[in-house]
Amino acid sequence: MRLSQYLFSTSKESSKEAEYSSHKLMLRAGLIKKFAAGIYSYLPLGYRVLAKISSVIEDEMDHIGAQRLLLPFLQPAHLWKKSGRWRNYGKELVRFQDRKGADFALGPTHEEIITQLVKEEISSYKRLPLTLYQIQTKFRDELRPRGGVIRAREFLMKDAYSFCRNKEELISVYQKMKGVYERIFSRCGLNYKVVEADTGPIGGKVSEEFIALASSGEDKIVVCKHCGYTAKLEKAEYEPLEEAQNELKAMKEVSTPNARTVQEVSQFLHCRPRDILKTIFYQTEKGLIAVLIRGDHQINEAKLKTLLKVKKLEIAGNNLIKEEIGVEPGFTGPVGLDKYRLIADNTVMRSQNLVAGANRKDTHLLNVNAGRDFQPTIIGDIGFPLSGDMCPFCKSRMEVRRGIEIGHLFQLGEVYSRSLKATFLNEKGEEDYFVMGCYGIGVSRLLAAIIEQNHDSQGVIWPPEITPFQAIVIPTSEKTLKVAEDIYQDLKDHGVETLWDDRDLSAGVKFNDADLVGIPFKVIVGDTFLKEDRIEIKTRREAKIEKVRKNMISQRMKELTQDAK
RNA sequence: CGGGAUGUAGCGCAGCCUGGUAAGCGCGCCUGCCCCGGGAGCAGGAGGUCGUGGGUUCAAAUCCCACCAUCCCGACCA
Repeated sequence: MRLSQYLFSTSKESSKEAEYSSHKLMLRAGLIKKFAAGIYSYLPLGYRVLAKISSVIEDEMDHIGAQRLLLPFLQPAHLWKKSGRWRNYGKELVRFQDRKGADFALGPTHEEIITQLVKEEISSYKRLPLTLYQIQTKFRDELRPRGGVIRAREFLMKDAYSFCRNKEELISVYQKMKGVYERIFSRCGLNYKVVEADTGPIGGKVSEEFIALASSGEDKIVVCKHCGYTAKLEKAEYEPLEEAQNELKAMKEVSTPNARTVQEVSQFLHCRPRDILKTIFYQTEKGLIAVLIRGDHQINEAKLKTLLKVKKLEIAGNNLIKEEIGVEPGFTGPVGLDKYRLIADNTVMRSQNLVAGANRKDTHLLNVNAGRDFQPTIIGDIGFPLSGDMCPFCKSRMEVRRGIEIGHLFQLGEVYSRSLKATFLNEKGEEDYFVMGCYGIGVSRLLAAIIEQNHDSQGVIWPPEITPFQAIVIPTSEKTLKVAEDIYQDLKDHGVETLWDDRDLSAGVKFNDADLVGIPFKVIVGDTFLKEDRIEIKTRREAKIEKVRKNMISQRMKELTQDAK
């Protein structure tokens, strides 16, 4: 492709809208263009990467016999009404009516459609297991799109669905799919972790996420470097760091005027946040409870709900607390609160001589100790881990990392086949519900994740399998333009995906653009050619230069691109 | 949906406080010359409903009100 004729523009500055380096680089390199919040066009260069990723996906999915198809983006509402999600999905599901007044939705996911399709097509166990997938635009009217294509409203997704005879077959397909995902993400040049995850509104029981490590990611995970344990923060088990055993000191009242928050109290008393005991009140259907956790940790309400076996769990309002306890939040503590259920986090039990509210205005207690000064009703893990907390399995210190969710696996079971009455006949001639799994990859989001992990101060560094072009031929002046064209033709003829920078610009501009866009090999036709009759090949990632004779270029480039893969 | 911020040329910004001088700068774009190994130089040029609507005023990019859009934090989220 001649660059002068390619829809291609780079800029030195990125829009002020971009916060993440991947977003900035995608805009600067001219991969995408925004039209509304979370709505993007993929320009030719960006689209080439999407196409490359798609073909890696297709290649790997093919290995396990998954079949590609294309389902409608516009979905009739009646299937959604049957599954119950017409009401339950929330405002992310865009609903509208056609000219006849029939309800439709823009597809945010395709369980209903595919289940209906398979229900109509498959009636015998002999045709199972069956795995189908598509790569298609999804629309979710997100509350807050962010990070460019990291969380867009319209985005490209690969979604696969498996239909099995029974649970065992589902588990076997699921495991194969997990292997496929691992190979896809590795080929895309990604550093990722597999973590246990919640199933959310999709439903089902078992679920794992693939998280690409990135400081700009929205998801937090804990990683144990020692034994490899990884989990989403909200699901993570952990043990608080063991404190040195201190002698229990006598409890003592101190005046703490206007010091309410953990930060204020720790500053006022010159202690660490972890020396403070937080008391948070929740209203439940079983009455008001007090939840106790160490000052440096946060309460995980999902864990708390499970531990208490309650449905309703709401932070108690200031007025209610004042009425019940007789003091405003900030000065509450567990001592003397025996008539309420006291739920203590493990962190509280592992610490001695904590600072807690005295249930009196502007007053705290020093040296409060669980077991001696108050008796917790229930003790358990109800917090989020912090970096430095211990792995539940090997007791090593764990780290909290951020990442971008790039893939998600679900064992759905019979959730959709039951609601849509999708059955097949088993060996005994009886009707069974399909046992389903579904498996997603955020294809457009992968672009951002890959760039997050593969860039430097100059720009993007594309991994070899998904680079939009493998090489760019750069003549450094008019004198070498013709030779450059010959080389470009030669490379093209030999199947090397090549750009030819025929623009009338200074060499520096061309080098910088090539680096910004991240082309793995620059083929430079300049002084070295004029003086030494050699062409330079310079690599993007390592900036290594080798000099090659003109007639050897295509052969050498073929070798280099093969090696890179 | 709560908190914070921003809307002036394709992009990045100044002007606004203190209304009138003035629609201005840099990048990019077009023409010509000159350059050509890491974002050159000179000369000329095109490009604007100052987010939208209303109000105040002799006069509004500038002051006031409402709305819209966008971004960030949070909540939310296959």
